[in-house]
Amino acid sequence: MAQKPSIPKGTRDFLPHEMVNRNYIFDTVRKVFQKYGYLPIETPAMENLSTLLGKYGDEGDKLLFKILNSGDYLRDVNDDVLTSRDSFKLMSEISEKGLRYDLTVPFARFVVQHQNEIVLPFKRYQIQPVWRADRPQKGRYREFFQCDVDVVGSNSLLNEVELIQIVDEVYKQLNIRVVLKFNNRKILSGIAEIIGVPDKIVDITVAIDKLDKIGIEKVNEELELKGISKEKIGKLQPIILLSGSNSDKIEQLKQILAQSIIGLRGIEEISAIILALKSLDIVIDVELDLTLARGLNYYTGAIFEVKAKDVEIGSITGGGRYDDLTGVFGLKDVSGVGISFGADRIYDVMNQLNLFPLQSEATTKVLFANFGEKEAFYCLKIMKEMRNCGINVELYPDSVKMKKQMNYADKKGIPFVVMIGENEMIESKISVKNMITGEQKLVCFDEFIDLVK
RNA sequence: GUGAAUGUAGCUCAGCUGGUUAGAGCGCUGGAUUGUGGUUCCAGAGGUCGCCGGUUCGAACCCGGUCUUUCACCCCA
Repeated sequence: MAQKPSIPKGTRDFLPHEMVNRNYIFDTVRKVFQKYGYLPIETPAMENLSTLLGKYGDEGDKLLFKILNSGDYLRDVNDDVLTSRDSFKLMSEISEKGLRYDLTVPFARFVVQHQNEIVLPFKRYQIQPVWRADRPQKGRYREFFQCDVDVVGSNSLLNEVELIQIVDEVYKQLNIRVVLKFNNRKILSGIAEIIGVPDKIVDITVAIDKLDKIGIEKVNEELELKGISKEKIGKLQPIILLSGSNSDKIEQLKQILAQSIIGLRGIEEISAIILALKSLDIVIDVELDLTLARGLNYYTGAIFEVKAKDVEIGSITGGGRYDDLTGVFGLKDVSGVGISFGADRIYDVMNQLNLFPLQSEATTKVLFANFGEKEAFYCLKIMKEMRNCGINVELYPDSVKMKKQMNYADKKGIPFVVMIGENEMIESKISVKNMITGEQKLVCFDEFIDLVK
């Protein structure tokens, strides 16, 4: 046997039945996005590396897929660089493009580039694949689809509220039980300010995040390991152990952060959001979680993350507010807030929980059996009329045994098979077999249309 | 990037302490049924046991390397 073909690590093919379900997810989020007034855009799969590099931290730079320059790309590289064995240096010489890592950074670039063609506040949605050179594992792929909704050019917290409504509606429609965890970067900054370690906020949140897994003592050990003094760890304890309802937590935080202006601003923001949500009948759980520290590279205000309650798979949606989204591309003071639905993880969740509605893969309603050239031409005329009536029909392309043609219809889930042989042609009738009941009838064209419609 | 596990027919897997010709179920092809699928019965095709090397009289099985897939950590959707 020939060498088996394969596809790159972390990528996947999708069979028709999988695509039916994937499209169900895409269609659902798209419809919800549109309901709230978002418009679609697309950006290229590849961006200039200068657009991508430095936006996701050192870790992110490593996970970028780089594209080799075309042609004889080594010709003009100077020998020092070639022999230096410095991948980073060489990379900038031989690669100037990369595959996009997310949809947010390309979107920021897009906004700057097309600022005169769009109206602010600009609400857009974007459903496209992104690529990360991560090591694949459960729920993690190297090529996956994100469904982003963002609004740029508005500071209003109503946008955050709207995004939460969207999350609520999407998961309500998909029938997935989720919890939306949120936090605010300003509160995290406030905490760091109070403790007196403004540069350690990432370490602190990462450590606190492990509370459930490893317990308070290990968390404190880890904090100490990160170079935070015992005294400061002591100050952190009430924050780590914060519990109760969202409003309980907010009350306690107000006390703790009383001396931090930025911290209090964060509290005001989340209080305003929670207040607005109260009157909106949000179904999903919304929970303030101080250990949420995702994407600290650019988030400045709200941070969101959604987890499925019934499947262990990491977050299926995430996002937040970035006050200076477009700043790196030269457009100052444009704030953005957005979230991203991870379609592939949502698929995995729904698949595991059997949440996909029964949808027929078959787009064909009627298969016309092929009895030979003469009969086939006769069928084509009938089929044309049916297609004009909006009925999906197909003719078996080869004049082979009935068994084979029936089998094809069965496997494809086609509900009706039409057989028109010599007798039917003479009588101007049609033999229709219902593949579900097994019942077969000899009828005239009008009856047939009624039967099949 | 770090640490583990895995790889046998198209698919899911069995294969004893190393022993001749590597098996099953499902699927596939053909037939029972030349105008009838999904059920049943009969027959058949299909494998350089991931790849390379080593140990051995002898390797699917033991050893080394390599690749693949999966899982955990880091990070993330």
